Amino acid sequence: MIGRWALAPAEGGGAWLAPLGADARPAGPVLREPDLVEAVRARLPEVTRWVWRSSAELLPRLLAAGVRVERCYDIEAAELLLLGHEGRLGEPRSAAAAWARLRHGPVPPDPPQRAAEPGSQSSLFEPRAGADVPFDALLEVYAEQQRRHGAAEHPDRMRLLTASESAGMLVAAEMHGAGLPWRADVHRALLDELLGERYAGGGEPRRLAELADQVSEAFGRRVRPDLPADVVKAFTRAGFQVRSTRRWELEEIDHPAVAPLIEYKKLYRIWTAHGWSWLQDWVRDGRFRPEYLPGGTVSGRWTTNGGGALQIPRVIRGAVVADEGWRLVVADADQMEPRVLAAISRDRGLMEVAGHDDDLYKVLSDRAFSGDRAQAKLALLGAVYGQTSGDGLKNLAALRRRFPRAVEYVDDAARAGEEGRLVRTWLGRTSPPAAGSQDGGEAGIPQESDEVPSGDGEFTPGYASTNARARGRFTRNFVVQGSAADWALLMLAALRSATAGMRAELVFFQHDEVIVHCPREEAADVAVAIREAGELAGRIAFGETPVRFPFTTATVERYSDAK
DNA sequence: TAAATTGGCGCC
DNA sequence: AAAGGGCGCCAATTTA
Repeated sequence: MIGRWALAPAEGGGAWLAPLGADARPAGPVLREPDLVEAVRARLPEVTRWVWRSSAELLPRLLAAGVRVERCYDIEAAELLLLGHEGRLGEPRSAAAAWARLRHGPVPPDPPQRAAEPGSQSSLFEPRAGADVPFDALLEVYAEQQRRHGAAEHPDRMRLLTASESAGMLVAAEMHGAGLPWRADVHRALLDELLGERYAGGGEPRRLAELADQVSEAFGRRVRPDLPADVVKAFTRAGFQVRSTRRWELEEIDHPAVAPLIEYKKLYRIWTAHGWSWLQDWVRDGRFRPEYLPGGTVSGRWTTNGGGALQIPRVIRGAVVADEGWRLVVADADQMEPRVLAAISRDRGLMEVAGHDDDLYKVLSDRAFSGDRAQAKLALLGAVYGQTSGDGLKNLAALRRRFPRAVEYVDDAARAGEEGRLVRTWLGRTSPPAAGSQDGGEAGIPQESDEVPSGDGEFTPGYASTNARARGRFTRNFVVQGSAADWALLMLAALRSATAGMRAELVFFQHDEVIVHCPREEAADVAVAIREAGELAGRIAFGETPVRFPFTTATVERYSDAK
């Protein structure tokens, strides 16, 4: 059975195609057909995976024509992951570059990424000059990539990683196409309520102007609350030494300007980041369509380009409203990161704690923190984030006693980072080389020695430098955050398959949370599909494990009603 | 004048 | 409660 075909666009809307054999090489003649979309459509039943240079290049045409492929393999996404695994992150990842490396020719740099334009198709959906290669070269690059999977530390996991990253590309493009249902009228009503009406001429809205006046009044002189330097100066004059105007620092001060200042900052943020101009720029025809970038962060978390889609403030979420007769199924993975830590470290105690659907922090605190859930959560997150002070650190000892392998797992990752070594997620996504290391950073920039005291007052002989410790915190977090992203990607892929036969659409994804927009009658099935996708992702990623991956789901009409 | 950096805060 | 990981975005400020 040949279920795998390579595909590339040809001139005039046509396509190059070739069936691929088990050796990843053409199993038949290369075909040239006049219409790419029809070439794909005609083969939908038989082709289970399309191998192509770039999903961003092909998916818009296919989606616009209503063609939904089952699976794909994105050569340039895979190239980035393979380069990273090989410790060569930073080398160009285009197919043209990969081909040049194969031929030992001059390697072209990657074309620059453009920022997304509001309301338009995503910038990814424009052809990227200089990244393309002839079809036969593309086939060579693909075959070589398959060989490189075999050379990975865990070949099967690496195959899973590139496959799921490719699935993520499909989900991302489809979510962009579907869009998050967004009621501009509700958004405007929220803004009016929070910020007051706008003044003609584009100045700050009434509520902000009032708060700015209150701040000035409290200081007895004109102070602009949006200028940190101005605010610091004003507090200094008033006899309060502040190093910054960060909220937690201001909250320590007993001064009448503090309350209106904090309120101003909060509302100012809403106004500038998700106010009227955001609405104008990003919402069209009742949909918010951000451009999602799978693998946008080194750890594998997604980013978005334009619209700040992963930072939608809670107070604005009331504007996300399902269509008439439809619902939003909002699903949150419960305590995703500690569960993933249990699965990857195989710590017996933590696996046992994570082997229930119940609130993990509650179970943890009952076992090891005498019922104090907050303490338990703090200790665990502190271990994962590399906390250096505070209660989390204090409780680290208790955590280490109960869950030695879990703590060792992140400690090992931290040590690797401090020593300049690379770490990997469970599926093999690899941390970037430390800045300035051998060939990973900018050539010629001397690296601070890890053994040199850095004058931060905490240096102890034998300890790593400030930079090395920062690097250790990064790699410590990387293995957990990144492995959680591995799981989330598999979950998304499974959910996409499960909802393929429904009218339901995936419309939002944010690290450990997914929103599906569906007819009311489908909501219950969608909720089940999400839970099953979570468990399936756990089994596929981590094999046999007692760790459970439950979701909290809510079927709502408004996003803000979900929690 | 434009690009890069900084401070601050939103989300996970 | 304290301020430790990952991002994007905005406005202001600094640098080229």
